[in-house]
Amino acid sequence: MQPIRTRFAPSPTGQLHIGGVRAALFPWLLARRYGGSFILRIEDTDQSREVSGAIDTIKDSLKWLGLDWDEGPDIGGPYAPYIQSQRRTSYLDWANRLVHAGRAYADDRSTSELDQLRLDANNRHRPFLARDYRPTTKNQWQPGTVPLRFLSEPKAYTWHDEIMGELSAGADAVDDFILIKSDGLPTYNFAYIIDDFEMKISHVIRGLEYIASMPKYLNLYEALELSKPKFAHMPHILGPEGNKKLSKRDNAMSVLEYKEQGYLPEAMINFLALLGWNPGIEQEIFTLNELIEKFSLERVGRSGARFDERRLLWMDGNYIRNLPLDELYIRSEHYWPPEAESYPPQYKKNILNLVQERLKFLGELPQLTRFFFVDLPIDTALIKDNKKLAALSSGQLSALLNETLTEFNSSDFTAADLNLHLNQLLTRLHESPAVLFGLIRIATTQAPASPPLAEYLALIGKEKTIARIKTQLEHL
RNA sequence: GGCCCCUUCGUCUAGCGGUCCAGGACUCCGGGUUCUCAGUCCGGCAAUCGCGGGUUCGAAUCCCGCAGGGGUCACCA
Repeated sequence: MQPIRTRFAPSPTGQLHIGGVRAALFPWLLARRYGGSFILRIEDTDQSREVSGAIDTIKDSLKWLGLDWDEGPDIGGPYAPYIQSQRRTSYLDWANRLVHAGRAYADDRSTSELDQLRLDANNRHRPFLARDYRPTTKNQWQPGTVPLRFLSEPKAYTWHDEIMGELSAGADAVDDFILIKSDGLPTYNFAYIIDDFEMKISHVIRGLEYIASMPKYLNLYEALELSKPKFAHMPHILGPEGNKKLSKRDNAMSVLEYKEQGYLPEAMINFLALLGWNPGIEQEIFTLNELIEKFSLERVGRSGARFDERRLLWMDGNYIRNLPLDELYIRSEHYWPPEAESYPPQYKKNILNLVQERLKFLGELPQLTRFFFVDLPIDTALIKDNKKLAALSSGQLSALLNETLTEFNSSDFTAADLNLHLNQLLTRLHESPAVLFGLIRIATTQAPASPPLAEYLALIGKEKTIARIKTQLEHL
C-alpha cells in the first residue's frame, strides 16, 4: 500500500476559521492514523486576494491546535517549495505538454466577449459550456500574455469518493477551463493537480464545493496521463442559525479568537472532530490519541453539520474541569484580572482550585475571581434583588453582620474552623443559611456569584473579611 | 435554470431488513447537594425517522417519484 500523504492547502487570504480547521483536522488525523505525512502547502496563485501576514496566522492557528506538519513552506521537505507562486516553472512545464499534445489552447478572447457568450447561453436557458465556443483561429500560446485553456474530451464519469461514496455526472459537467491565467500563474484547478502529483499526495481531502468540478479534473488527469489520488469531499459546517455554509461573517469564527477567549485547543479539536464524524460508540470525550486511533473517512457523515457553540462551551468546561491544578495554572497565565498581578502563585492556585469547576472557558476568570484580589465597590442591588434579604430591615441586617463579626473574631480562619463558627452562628441566631450566608457572601464579595462561603473566606483571610463586613455595615 | 449532493429529537448524532412504538450527548424543565453561580447526582420533555408510493411476513434501514435544503456553473480557491 502506498504511504498515506495528506495535505492542507489554504489560500493566504485571511484568518483560519472553524471550517478551515476541520479541512486541516481530517487530513491530519488520517495521516497520523496510518503513520503517514501531513503536508502544509500554500495556494497563493491569486495574488489580488492575498493578505499579508495570513500565512503566519494560519501557521499559528495550526500550531495552537497541535496540528503539526511534516513538510511545509517553513520547514521544507523532499518536494519543496511548498508555496505555489514559487512553483510556476513546474506548472508551465506541464502546461506545455498539454499544448504539444493538442489538449490546451490559447484563449485570446476578452472577458467581456466571454461574458456576452455566457449571457446569450443563459438567455436561451442553456448551460454555458466553453467548449461549445472554442475560438476558430489557433494562436501560439505565450505564457504571461493570454490564458491557456484546457481542451476537454467530454464524457460521463462515475467515481468513488471516500466520504460521499459512488458519485457520477454526465458529459455536460466536463468543459474547457482555464489552466494558466494571463498573468502566467495557474488556476487552482490546474495547480493542485500538478502539486498533488509531484508531492505524491495519496488523499485529497477538501470541501464538497469541489465535487461539481470532479468530472473536469478527471478529464484533465487523463489528458495529463497522471495517476489519481483518492478523493474525499467533506460536507460543510453550517452557521448557527441558517443552513448557510459557515462563513467569516458569523462573527468570532476565527480560531485565534477562540484561543484569546481561553478555549482549550484539545476541546476545540474534540468538538470539531465530532462535528460530522463519529466512531459509532457513545463516547463523547476523546483524547487526541483516541481520535487518531479511531478516525476513518468512512465514518465521516455526508450531510452538513451545524456549528453549535453551546456544545463547544460544554466541552470546553469539561476539559477544564479535568485538568490537573498545576496544568490549569499554567494555562491560565494570561487570563487573570489585572489586579492579580502582584499576588503569589500559591494564592492563585488556591483560587483556581475553588473556581475550576465553574469555569467554562479561561476568559471567565476575571469575573469569577476579582473579589479575591480587590475590594469591589458596594453594590446595593445585591441585597435589594435578594428576596429574603430585601424583606429584612437595615437594623436586622446590621445585627446579623455584627454577630458575625464577633463570631469570626475567635476563628483561626481555616475553612474547617470557619464552617464550625458559621454553623454555631446559625443555631445561635436561629437563622436560615439562605439569609445568613447570603448576607455574609454579599458583604464579603460584592459579587453575584462565588465559591462556597467558608472556603473563599479562608483564602481571603481574616483581615479582609472583617474589613469588608465593616464596610458593608456602613452602607446598610 | 442545467448538473450534482444531502434529508433521524431544537442541535450534534447512533442506526446499515426484525433486538427501534428509535439509543446517546448538548440545550431546556423539575428535584437533591447547609447560601449564590457553576458543577455534580436523580428525574423529565423532545424525532410516527422530509412527503407519497412500492418491494417484503416485516423498512428509519431496499427501490421509484416528489418536496425542501445545499453545492456548482470565474483568468477565486
